[in-house]
Amino acid sequence: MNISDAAIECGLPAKTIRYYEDIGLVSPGRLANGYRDYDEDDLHKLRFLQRARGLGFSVEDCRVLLSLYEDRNRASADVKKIAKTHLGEIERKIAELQSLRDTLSDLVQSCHGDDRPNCPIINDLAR
Amino acid sequence: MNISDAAIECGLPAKTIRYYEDIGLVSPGRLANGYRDYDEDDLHKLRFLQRARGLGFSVEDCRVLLSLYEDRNRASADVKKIAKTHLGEIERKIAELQSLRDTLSDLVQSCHGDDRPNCPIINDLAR
DNA sequence: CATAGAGCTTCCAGCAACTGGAAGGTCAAG
DNA sequence: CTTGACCTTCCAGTTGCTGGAAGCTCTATG
Repeated sequence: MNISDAAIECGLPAKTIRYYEDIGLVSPGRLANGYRDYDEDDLHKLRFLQRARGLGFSVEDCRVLLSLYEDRNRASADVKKIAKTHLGEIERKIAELQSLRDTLSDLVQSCHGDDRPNCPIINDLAR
Repeated sequence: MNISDAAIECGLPAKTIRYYEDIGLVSPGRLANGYRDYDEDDLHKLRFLQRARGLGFSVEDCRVLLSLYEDRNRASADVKKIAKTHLGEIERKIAELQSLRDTLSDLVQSCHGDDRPNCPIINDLAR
């Protein structure tokens, strides 16, 4: 299967698939003409990556997860650890954004938003 | 005032302050020896940037906000619009992360995390 | 006055994770 | 045989810094 069909199959842009090959994540075979040729195994990995990236795992996390995916002797603890760490990061990020949102929301509420220059948002930034 | 004192004053690393000059945000005067020389006006702008960045505004937003800050004839509506847009982005991001968190949290909960290979997290990614 | 060390300068490279585009080879259809 | 849609590689750009090298300047000390 060529790259554009693989792209449709796994839901990743062809550019991204080539990039994943560049960084050693999924290396398909090649046809005589030099074209990439994806088999089912490659497609599984690409779909796996698409989902893991969709869950916000970093590419480096994905690399490890992919190797665990392929490791029939993996310990589920290893997978869980990565996921828990990632979950913690997401939770921290949420808290940070919520705090930003609260501040910003107050500021936006307090600004008249008319054609006069007085602006609590600017005042706050300049405080 | 030299750059390292300015850095202490505004809470930004010297590297960042130089970067902001590179991209045309705050350009201090120069002493005869070529050293940057920050006056109160520069410091105000740097503090403004530090706060605006801290609220998550992009550097390009900051550029506009800074020009509004300096514009005595600004319309507060212009400021409010930028802030509202940013607020919307933050809210979208929060929603996205919350959805990720929920999914990931379920997966983590369901994984035994022992030394056996069976792992609902991997199963989900490979589904 | 010489020198050591801190601080300043510029410039270049790299991070994450792609994305866009140029230049050129290949293939299927008409 | 040509057209157009593929494919290939490679290079540059994105965001917002950050680290480091090479080299100049200033200050304090012996």
